[in-house]
Amino acid sequence: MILDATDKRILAELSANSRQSMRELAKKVNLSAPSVTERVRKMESEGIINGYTISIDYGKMGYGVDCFMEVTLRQGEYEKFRRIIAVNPNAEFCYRIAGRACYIVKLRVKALQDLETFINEITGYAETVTHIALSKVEIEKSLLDEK
Amino acid sequence: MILDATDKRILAELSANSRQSMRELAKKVNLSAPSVTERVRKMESEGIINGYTISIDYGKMGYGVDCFMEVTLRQGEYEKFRRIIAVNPNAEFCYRIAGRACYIVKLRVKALQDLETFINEITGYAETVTHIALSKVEIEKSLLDEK
DNA sequence: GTTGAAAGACACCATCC
DNA sequence: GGATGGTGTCTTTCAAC
Repeated sequence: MILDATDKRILAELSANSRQSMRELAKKVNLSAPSVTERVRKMESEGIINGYTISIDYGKMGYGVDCFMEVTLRQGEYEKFRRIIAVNPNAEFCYRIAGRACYIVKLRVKALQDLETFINEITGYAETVTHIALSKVEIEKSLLDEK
Repeated sequence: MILDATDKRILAELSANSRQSMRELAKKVNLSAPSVTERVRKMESEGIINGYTISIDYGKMGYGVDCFMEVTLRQGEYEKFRRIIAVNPNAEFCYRIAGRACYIVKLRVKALQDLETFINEITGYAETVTHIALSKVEIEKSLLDEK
């Protein structure tokens, strides 16, 4: 599916506030409500809009430490690692990567002790390189701003 | 603010569908609508609910390559790098980190050529280590499932 | 893609437990 | 802390264009 500028504006508006009504949204993109609704439904069925969700500030919930961990599996125990990471609630995401390591994981923990627990859990068959996040750099431009 | 099990269920439900009405939500967590609304407003004003947004599948929009890049600045030109990354629409996030590198950036590009363009742009004052994402490992458990 | 109308659902408030 | 009921508004949806 090829998106035009209006579709992208719709996505940008819904990214900023997914709870607004189709009417409000229609006003913002200078279209009628039924027309906007049709475009949104189309993007939903195409899977471009993957879902309506919220942004949660985990820091305010006490998870004060974010970190990135590169994980390299020693004896190729990929399945073992996948099973463990899939049920780790501290994991925000995990990707299989090409590059220096096997996986890159983002973790959110309350204290460094939780990080230690996790590293100890996998250290028998995995090597880890951990980067603690110090601050976030805000990105101003989005792919939805493009042409 | 300390969240109880009901608050966490509300967050989990809104994460799954942020467009549902307070009434629907109330049914799911076995509370009345005004009561749920009050809890939601509280979490909004506390900043725990940071916003209502959508999940976009950028792969379906043609951005087929995700990658993680570690960036190490040679002469400490942090500001220069920050300015460039802040206006790069391909950047999904960027964190200042403690560890081997200065920053870790996630990029979404249509083709490796776009990656090359970016690397060339900063190569004068930065060293980069790039990890191409091959696949995503789904995480089943969430911090909102906790106690 | 637009307009207009109708039915239904919604949030909100006051009140009460 | 939470539930109930009434009110007026806003919403989506549909038909006609």
